[in-house]
Amino acid sequence: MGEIYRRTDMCGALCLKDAGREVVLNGWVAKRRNLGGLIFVDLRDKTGIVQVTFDDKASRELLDRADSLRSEYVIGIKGVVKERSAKNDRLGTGEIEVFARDMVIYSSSETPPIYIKDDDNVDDNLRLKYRYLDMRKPHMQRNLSFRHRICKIARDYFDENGFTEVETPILIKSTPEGARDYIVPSRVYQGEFYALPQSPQLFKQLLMVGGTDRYIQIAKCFRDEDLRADRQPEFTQIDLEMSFATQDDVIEVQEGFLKRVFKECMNIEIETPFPRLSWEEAMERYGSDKPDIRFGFELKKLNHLFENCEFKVFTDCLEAGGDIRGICVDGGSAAFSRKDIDKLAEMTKQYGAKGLIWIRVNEEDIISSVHKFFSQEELKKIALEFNAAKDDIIFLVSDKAKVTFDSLGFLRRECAKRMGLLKDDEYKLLWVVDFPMFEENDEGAVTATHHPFTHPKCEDIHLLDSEPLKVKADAYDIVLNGVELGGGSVRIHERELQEKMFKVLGLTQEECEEKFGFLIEAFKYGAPPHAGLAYGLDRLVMLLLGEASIREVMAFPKNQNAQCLVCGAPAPVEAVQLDELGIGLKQEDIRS
RNA sequence: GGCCAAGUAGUUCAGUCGGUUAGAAUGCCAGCCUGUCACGCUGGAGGUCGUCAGUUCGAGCCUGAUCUUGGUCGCCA
Repeated sequence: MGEIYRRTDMCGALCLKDAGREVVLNGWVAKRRNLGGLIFVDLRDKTGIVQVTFDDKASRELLDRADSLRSEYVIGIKGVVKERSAKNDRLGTGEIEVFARDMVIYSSSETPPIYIKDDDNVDDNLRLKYRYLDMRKPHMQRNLSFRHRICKIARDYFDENGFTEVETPILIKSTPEGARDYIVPSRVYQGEFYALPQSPQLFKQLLMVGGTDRYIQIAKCFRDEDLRADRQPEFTQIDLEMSFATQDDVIEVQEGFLKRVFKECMNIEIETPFPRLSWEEAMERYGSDKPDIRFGFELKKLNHLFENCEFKVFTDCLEAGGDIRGICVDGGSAAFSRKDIDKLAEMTKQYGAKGLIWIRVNEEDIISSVHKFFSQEELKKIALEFNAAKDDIIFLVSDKAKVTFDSLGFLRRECAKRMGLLKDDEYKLLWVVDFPMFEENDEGAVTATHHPFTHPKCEDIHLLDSEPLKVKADAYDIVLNGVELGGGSVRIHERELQEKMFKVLGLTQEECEEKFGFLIEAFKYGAPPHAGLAYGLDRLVMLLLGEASIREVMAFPKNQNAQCLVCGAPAPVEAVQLDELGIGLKQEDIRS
């Protein structure tokens, strides 16, 4: 083992004030420029890059070694900081350079398979395979340290507010509601399995019963579902629970937290309290339970205009109990060509919309894809409903309520995006509250919108038996620019109410006992009223950094097929290991 | 599982109507170069055009299948 230079400074931290100082730096060679007898090396560490200069005051031997440097060699430098004669204002340390007196080469490097530069555009899988190279990029280092800062603020802030960080178990029991569980076989009890937690939900509620009063955890969670740009199978929540707390209490504490995150991480003062929208209002106005309120284009229900119209598509839809809703995109007629509109119509199809009707408002007349069925008078009436002006375009969708919400909700955002209205330095936070307690799934069964531990609104409890779909819940989501940052609820702490909930959801006594018996049991012994919330940490970081993918804010994310390209997981295991677990595999199931 | 897009040099891409030896940039290697910072100049190496099959005198290009990847819908209590 050779000598390791004892570092005095970080590369990116050096500035004009340091001129004249002797410094010792360690880092990677980002770039070597040999001008013949004068060699520059850009030295990189996690804080940035500084130029190291080897000139004729260095020995021949040192110059030769400097000449032998290649990209990504790991070196140490002893040298003197000097003000530059030719400054580089594109480099943070561009006012100075370090004249090398001595150098140690710790490691050489083969030519890296990817460029280590922020503005490159390398295939995602190469980046993930060589993540340890990819993360040398300044923006990856920035993202990781930004993520760390948010975690630190969370720990500090919640600590100051009386929260205790508690770790909950990773090996738990499978409760196959909601997302698929990751399953871990037990060796000791063959044929039995642990599951990895989808969230610490039940355990944090037990912590409340256990008198922890206020709990926080930066918790790894696991869901075996398909991936998306903002969804990974293993992700991190900032998970919280408070005893003796109402919805307002939780919201107040969280607004304080987010205010601090924005102040300390973004240097932005955000106004509290955040606006609150009921779920119903969010859906009616924005077609989404996580609305982006940075722009308008609000939805309107137009059933009343079309009850006696000539257009069979509309009348049939209304008779079938569907709705006709629309949005008016200000300036959209001027912004979108016929081709653009066709594209938009095509895109709304994935949300179930069978067709997209457009109405262009011009100076004199109104042009529409359904002009055959409507007079100018009638079209003007529609335009009036939206207060539409020249150059605006109105889009209409008729279908089941859900389809109109989904497709128009998508459309308003897509139009805003195409018109450049989504400014990434604008942050609009809001709470969506009063979620419905239950939803009906395709088979007509009643399922919990949030989860079965959510407290129904007290005034709706009497509807649980008769009209469960009308019951609203004390559940709330925090939404930022159209992204759900987190969600939570007041929990049920009454054993009888919890049992009733399970019953409404169609769980038998045995199933309840089997799945959640331990929680019901705990509620027998004095459960405090409690409420909580969990943030998707990855999404929060991603949004604040303006990253398009959750992978940019995780050190070692999985690719879309849930593989870890760094280590090669998932992978087969030795037959011996399976034997120990009592697991046999069907040959045809094995991926070759 | 459905839909959309992509796959050509280490990397990012171009490749016209199916036609000579598949190009560029960057990176890499060698030489020259004392103020560069995307250093410059000269030269060089580097290709299973994802894979398989088909059409054709001839396929990077057309057809089919398949694999891989990204995005998305379903899914994500």
